Amino acid sequence: MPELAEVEYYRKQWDAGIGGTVLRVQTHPKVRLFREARARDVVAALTGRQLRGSRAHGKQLLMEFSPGAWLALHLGMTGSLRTAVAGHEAGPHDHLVLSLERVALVFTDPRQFGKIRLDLVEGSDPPQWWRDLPPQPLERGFTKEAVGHFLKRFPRTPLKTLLLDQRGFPGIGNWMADEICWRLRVPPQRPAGSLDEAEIARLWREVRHVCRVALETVGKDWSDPPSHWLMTHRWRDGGHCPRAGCHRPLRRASLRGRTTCWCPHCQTLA
DNA sequence: TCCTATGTTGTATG
DNA sequence: ACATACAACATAGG
Repeated sequence: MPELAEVEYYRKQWDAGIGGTVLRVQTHPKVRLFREARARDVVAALTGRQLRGSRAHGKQLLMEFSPGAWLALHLGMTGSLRTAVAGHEAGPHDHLVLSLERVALVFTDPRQFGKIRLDLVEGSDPPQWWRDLPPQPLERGFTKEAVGHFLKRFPRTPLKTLLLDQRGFPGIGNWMADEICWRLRVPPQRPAGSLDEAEIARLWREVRHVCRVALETVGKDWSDPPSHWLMTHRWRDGGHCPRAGCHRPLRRASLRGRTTCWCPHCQTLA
């Protein structure tokens, strides 16, 4: 499920454990989720450590434990974070459970497309790979120029597909990419290299707008984005374009392997 | 039974 | 080396 705003919502779920000490770590060591960090290393590294805080970057999460232990989580397609009562016993898809004094922090992921990574570093800075991540849409480094450059680097890739590329648009996922194309009135199939300067400027604005509003709704309290957004109409066949004065049927098709929804009437800028 | 699912990644091809 | 395209990963639900 998770894209930018859902990831941010899940991140905050574990805030309930900040300041607590990890008394017990439960894992499912054999599962795919531990393909990068061995479960026993995670257990050894986190037991007895204190949760200091967390940060998010796009779809990535980084939990800081003192001293110098950083637990990176990616939620994949079906991952989620929640809290449970202290003493919670791991269920079938609870692949990581950190039991603190007053609460248990649970990472659940049925499909296991998510990822767990552990970094033990000197000093108080996050690991280098985290500092090297590309600028997020709401950060200063995310400029019109950077967007234009990225589009020209992959000129034949459909715009919607390129919006899913985390190297250029960290945090954007399937529904946000469709939302952005819809707001731009550009068909999702349009080659990224065909956008002119004015369209790139509008794209930059819409990317940031969708991120900002998603964080203020879904990311804040899991509330729905505005009902006039495409997002709330795109899931099933038979949806209609929410744009005032349109309300024509939406179309759904697979684009580069991802379900894509658009309004053939509104999204005609070629 | 078959199809779909809000994500990445390895691999093949040009 | 780089851009492009797709299968694979594992599980649940309609």
